[in-house]
Amino acid sequence: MTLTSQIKHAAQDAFKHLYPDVSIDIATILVNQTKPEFTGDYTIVLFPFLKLLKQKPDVIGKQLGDFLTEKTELFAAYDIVSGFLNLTVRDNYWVSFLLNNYADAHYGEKSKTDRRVMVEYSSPNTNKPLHFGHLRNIFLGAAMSEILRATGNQVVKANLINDRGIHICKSMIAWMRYANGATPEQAGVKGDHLVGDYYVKFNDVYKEEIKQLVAAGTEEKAAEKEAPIMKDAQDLLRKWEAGDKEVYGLWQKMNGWVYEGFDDTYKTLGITFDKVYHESDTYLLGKKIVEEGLAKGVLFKKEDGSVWIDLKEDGLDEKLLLRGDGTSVYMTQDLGTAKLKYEEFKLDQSVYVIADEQNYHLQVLKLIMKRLGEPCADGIYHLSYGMVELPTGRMKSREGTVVDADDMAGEMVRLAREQTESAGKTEGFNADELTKLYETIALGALKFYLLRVDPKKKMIFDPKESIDLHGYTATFIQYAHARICSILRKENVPMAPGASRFQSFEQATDLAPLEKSIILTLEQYSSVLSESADEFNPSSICNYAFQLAQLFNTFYDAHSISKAESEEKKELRLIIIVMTASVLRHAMRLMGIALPEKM
RNA sequence: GGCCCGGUAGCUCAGCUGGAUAGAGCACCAGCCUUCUAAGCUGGGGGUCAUUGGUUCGAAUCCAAUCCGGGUCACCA
Repeated sequence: MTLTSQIKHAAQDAFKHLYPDVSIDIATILVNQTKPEFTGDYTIVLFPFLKLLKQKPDVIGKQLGDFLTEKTELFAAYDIVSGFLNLTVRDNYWVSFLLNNYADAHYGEKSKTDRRVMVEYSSPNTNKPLHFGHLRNIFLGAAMSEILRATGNQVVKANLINDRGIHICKSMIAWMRYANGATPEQAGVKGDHLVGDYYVKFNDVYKEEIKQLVAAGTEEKAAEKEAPIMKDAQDLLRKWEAGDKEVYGLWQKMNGWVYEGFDDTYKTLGITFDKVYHESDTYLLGKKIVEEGLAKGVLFKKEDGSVWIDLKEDGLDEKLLLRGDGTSVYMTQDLGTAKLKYEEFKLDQSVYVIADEQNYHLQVLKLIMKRLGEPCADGIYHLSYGMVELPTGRMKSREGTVVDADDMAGEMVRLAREQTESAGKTEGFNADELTKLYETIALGALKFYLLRVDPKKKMIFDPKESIDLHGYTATFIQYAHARICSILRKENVPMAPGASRFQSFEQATDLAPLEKSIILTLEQYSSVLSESADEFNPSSICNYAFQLAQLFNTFYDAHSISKAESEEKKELRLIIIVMTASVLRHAMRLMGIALPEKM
C-alpha cells in the first residue's frame, strides 16, 4: 500500500475513534505532499471536515495530530498551519522502505493478472517512409505497451500494415512509368524511400496533368478524375483486386522493399511487435459482419445497394459501411480487424494509437460494434494524440514536406557526437563504444522529446532548432545515472546489489532533508506508474524521472557520498543512489530509453 | 453550423478528482570545477493561468457564455 493511502486510512481510523457518530468517507480525506516552505512530509487538508465535525480546524488538527502521532507508528511529529495538518513521517519508515525495496528490479510494478490488452501502433501505409509524426505514434504505442505490462496486463503489441489501396497503386504506377526498373540496390536508396519517391513523383505528374487538362478547357473537378495517371492507378487497383498476376507480383515486390526499409527503421528505433496484421489479409472480414448486421436489422440497405447504419439517436449521422458495388470502405475493414483481434487474443481491451484527426472514426467504430452486439465493443479504446506539425503547417508525404524519421535519427546521432566531442567526454571509450553511446543519447533524446508532452496536445517541431540535450531531456536523466554508476564503481558496489548487501545497515543519525526528499520521491513511483497506465499518458513518467534525476543532482552537489560524515551516512547514501538509479532505469526502460553507465 | 481537443512566463510545457505564496526546462543575468562526471548545481528577473460571469470558506482546476487556434462531420484511408 502506498504511503498516502496508509495515511488516509490512518486518518479515517482516527476519526472513527475521535468521532464515533460521524462517518468520514475516505475520499474526503485529501493528502498532499507538504509544500517545501513548511515542515512536514505529507499534509492533510482539514477544511472538508469542519461542517461534518462541527469543529474549528485547529481543534480537529490537534485531535487528529495527537492521535496519529501517539497511536500509530508512522509519524514523528505534526504541525498545524491555518487549516492544514502537516505530518512528519518517522525516519525509520523511510529507511525501512529503502531497505525493503532497493534490491527489487521490479519495484513499482503491479502483480501480473490475466487481463489481456492489445496495443496497436505504427500502422504505416506502404507507399512512403516513416516521418517524424509517425515517431510520436510509435513511441507512444511502445511506451504504453510497456507501462501496461508493468501494471499487470498481458500485452500484445500489434502493427496493422495498410498495404493495399489506391495509395500503393499510385507509387506503383509512377514506378512503372519512370523508374526504368530501378531497385533499391541499384538506386542505392532504402526501399521505403525509393517507393516514397515515386509516390511524390505520382503527385507531381498528377498535378501537371490536371493543369494541362484545365488549360485545354476541362473543368478542374473533371480533370482530377480524368488525369491519365490517376486512371492508370485506379485501373491497377481493379486489377489487384481481381488478382492479376503481374500487378500482384509488382505489388509484392514493392511492398517487400518497403518492409525491408521499415524493418531497418524499427531496428534503429528499438521497436518490436508481437503480431503483424496486413490489411490485404483482413480487408474482406468486415463484409461478413455487415451481412450479419443486415440480417439483425441493425443496418439498412439503400436503393443502390449500399449499406448504412443510422447513428442519429447518438447524435451522429448516417454512416456508410459498404459501397453500392459491394466493395468495402475504411470502416468495413476496421470492423473486421477489431473482431479478428478480439477473437484471436480474447482481449479485455484493445488500444488504438491513432492521431486525433480520427477521433470521430474511432467513436463511430466503437458505437457500431456496440449496436451490432459485438463483445469487443467495450474494450475498444482510442489513444488519441495530437499531430506533430512543422512551423509551416502539417507534414504531407505526397508533397514531400516532412521530416523523415531516418534523417531525424541520423541528425540526432550527429548532434550527440558533436556535443560529446566538444565537451571532451570521449576519453576511455573505444570507437565501438562511442558509436553505441551516441546512438543511446540520440535515441533517448528523440523518444523523450516526443513522450514528455501530454499525448493529446499537438506539437510543433521546428527542424531548424535541433532537439536539445540539456535541461528537461533524456540526456539529463542519463547523465544523472552515469554519475551514480561512477560512484558505485569507485565504491565497488554493483549496479544491482542483492538484498543482502546492505543487510547490516542501521540508522544512527537523522535523515538530512535531501536524503528524505529522494526517498519520499522513490516511494511515489508506483503511484506515478499506475496513474500513467490509467490515464494512458507516458508523459507523467518522463516528468517523474526528470524530477528524480534533478533531485539526485541537487543531493549530489550538497552531500558527498564517498566522503560522507560517517560510515553510516555513506552506507545510507549508497543505498539511496542504488535505488535511484534502479528506478530511473526502470522508468526509462518503459519509455524505451537506455541509460549508459558512463558518458 | 454540429461535435471533439487545446489556450498557463518571451519560447516549449507541468500542475486540472477544487486547497497554503502557480512550477520546470530553454533563452537572459550573476555566481560555483586543487574535493564522487560542470551534459551539473545555486541565485535573479520574467504571470490579468484567453475573457466575463457563476458555484464555494477557498477556483489555473468545477459550471455557463464569449473570443482565439486546430481537428472532424467523404461511396479517401
